[in-house]
Amino acid sequence: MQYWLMKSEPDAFSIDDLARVEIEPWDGVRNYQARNMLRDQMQIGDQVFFYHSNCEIPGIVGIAEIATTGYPDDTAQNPDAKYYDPKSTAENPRWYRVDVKFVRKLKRTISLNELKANPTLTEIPLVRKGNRLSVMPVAAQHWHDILALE
DNA sequence: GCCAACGTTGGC
DNA sequence: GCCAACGTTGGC
Repeated sequence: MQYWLMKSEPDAFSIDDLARVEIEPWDGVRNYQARNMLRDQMQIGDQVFFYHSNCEIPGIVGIAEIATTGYPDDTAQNPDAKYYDPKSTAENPRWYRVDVKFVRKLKRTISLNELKANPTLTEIPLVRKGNRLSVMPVAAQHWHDILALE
């Protein structure tokens, strides 16, 4: 079992949205590094920190879990979709997604500021300068360290 | 809204 | 294969 962190802009899709729909296909990822994790590494039952980005208080707001392994993101083949990619075809899909299932909200937001300030967490990709990946792995130890802050 | 830090694209 | 130009992310 592995741990992950996935970013979402709450204006577009928040933890409350996930709580309401229960399961959501995590589509629209158009970055190869993130794609490889979705396609090759995620397993059903993996635990996910749900992170709010681009908002007043960026931070971890909830927990989700991976509900499917990676499968083709066919929104890439829809010309009307926001993340349409004409180079992705049904025969040779370029982009993948997984389904993500709501587990629970955290009792409070563990803010990015707080994560940055924590000396045991200086290694996590999230707090490193300039890291814009929307999906990233979290080491088991860091998962527990972060949850202990809740 | 600004802008630093990236990733991608495409000319050469 | 290099690299400048461009687009995007996301904190602030």
